[in-house]
Amino acid sequence: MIEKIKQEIKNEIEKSILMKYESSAPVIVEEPKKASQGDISVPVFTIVKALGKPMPEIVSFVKNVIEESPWATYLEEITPMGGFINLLLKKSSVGKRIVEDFFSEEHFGSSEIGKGKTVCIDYSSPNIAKSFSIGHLRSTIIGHSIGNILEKCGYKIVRINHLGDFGTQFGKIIYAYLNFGDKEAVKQNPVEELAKLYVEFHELAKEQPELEDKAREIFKELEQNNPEYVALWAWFREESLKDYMKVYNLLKVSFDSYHGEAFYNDKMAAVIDELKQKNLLKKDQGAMIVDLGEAYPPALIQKSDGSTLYITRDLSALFYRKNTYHFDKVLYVVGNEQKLHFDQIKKVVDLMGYDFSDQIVHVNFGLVLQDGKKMSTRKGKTVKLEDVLQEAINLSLTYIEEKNPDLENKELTAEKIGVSAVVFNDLKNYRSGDFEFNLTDMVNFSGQTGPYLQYTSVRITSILESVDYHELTAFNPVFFEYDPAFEMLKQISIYKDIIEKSAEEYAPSILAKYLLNMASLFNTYYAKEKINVEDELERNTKCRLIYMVRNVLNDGMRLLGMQPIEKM
RNA sequence: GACUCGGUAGCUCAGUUGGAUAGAGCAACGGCCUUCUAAGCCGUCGGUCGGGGGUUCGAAUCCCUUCCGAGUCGCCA
Repeated sequence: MIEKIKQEIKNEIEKSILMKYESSAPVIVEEPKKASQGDISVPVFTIVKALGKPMPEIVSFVKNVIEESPWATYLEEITPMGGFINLLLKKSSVGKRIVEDFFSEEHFGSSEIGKGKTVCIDYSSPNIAKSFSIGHLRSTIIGHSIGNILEKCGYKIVRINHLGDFGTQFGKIIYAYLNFGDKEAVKQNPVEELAKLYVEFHELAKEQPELEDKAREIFKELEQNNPEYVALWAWFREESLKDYMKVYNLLKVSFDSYHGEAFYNDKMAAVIDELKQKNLLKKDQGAMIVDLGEAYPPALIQKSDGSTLYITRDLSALFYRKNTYHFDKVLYVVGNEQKLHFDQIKKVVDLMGYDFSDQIVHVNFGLVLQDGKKMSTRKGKTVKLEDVLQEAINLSLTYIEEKNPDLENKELTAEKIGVSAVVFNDLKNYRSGDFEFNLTDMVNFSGQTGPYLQYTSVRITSILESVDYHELTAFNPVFFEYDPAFEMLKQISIYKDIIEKSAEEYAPSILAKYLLNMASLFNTYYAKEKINVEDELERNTKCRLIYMVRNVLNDGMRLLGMQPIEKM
């Protein structure tokens, strides 16, 4: 409703300028920074400049246009201040419309910008035989949330876990296992043992560089279906997946496809052939490359021993997805450090003569640093995700024991709060920034955190239950005249716009920041206003308002991949 | 060395199609629980928007330059 009023006023002004001055001028309709400056503001500088007319003339002209427009019925005051024209909304009539809009929609905030379109999202994608790290947590929760948000916008989503289950790393692990692995230990504790072997391999390879060649040799044979290696590969993969499922169950994350890199083993020859046919492949230093010109280093498609590389498999996967799902967009939720890789893929797709490289989006995110540096699996320098989640859950349980020891289902509630805290801590900041790993921050429960949102929602639920609120009771918008109440209504009215913006920018942080603001508005309101009052009409109006707030909070949390609760 | 991304309060970050006095949270300090959950609320303190030029009515935002940090740069993924 608010956005609509802004847009319509903008249209009216643009139209009138065209009619009167027979020329167009850029019109800005925005929200002022200070609440004291009104609800909507129109800076006229741009118009003055474009038309070359004196400021007072334009100010009175624009003011007049707004006064005459049909939307003036929603305006309380129109106040020119310097080069700005500030508008104050009529709180009760605008508030009434916002409430009506909210209850007329089946799923408030849903958008149709993605109707009929399909988006593939490649995310999580842990590397088999390595423990699930914080880095993969980022991909998992960012990807999952973007999927939810796009789904709310009407897109059909294909969630793909592109498992890192192939490549030279398998040569290394198989070599390590066969030469110094302990079968029983691996059976007992598969992922941990395999990760240990991987680290040991790299330590040994420092002294004996020829091991790298051995590993490449083994991988080449694995690629050619050596039965012994394939059996080990399958075993490692299965055990690792079992381990990852624990994390996915905690996070409530699931996928439509678990096709990893190995799935494309028999599909790469076709891509290589096509590249050959199109004369893009050339031999260089024994390997096969695609020359990408001045701007980028060449793409290495095939190693000198004939085995394939990451980009080869990614190209196969790309074409497979295009042909299978007919996507309108394919998102890769992968770290910043792979930017070049995706730039190269797009370039190769262009050179092959396809026109969909602009549908490929690298949804990049920042590194999780330790002591200011990238964590390294090879050196065994990673933090295990499970430990972090468990820490958050434990802390959450401690809080419950302290604050609400009689709560039912304490463990389950603690789990939801703890996991949601970790999820929110990641999503509240724009994804591309690096951040230093800090357990204290991740399990912090006060201020701009997941538990703050949970707590706010629970408070509202508690009130609604205590007054036994029903949606359809009568309300009186006169109670929306109170500023903190109207601020919440304004926020509610832009929920859909926030969702759309988050979707367009693949940025859950926009939604996260919005939810924090909404929760803060409620808590301010709650501290000042008694909701469960004697007067029935007043009580029902207030309940209707906080009911909307609670539903937006819960829906937003759900989109972020958090788990809303009723009590805590 | 080249390219990419970043530098805003002590810390973590919002804010960039150029707009009014640059905003939150944490930390510190001071208040608020006989009344709907204090995981909360209110207040105080805290800023050369990395530095220097430029564009203009107006720059954290755009351009140039420079410093600092991280990442990437053919046989890993």
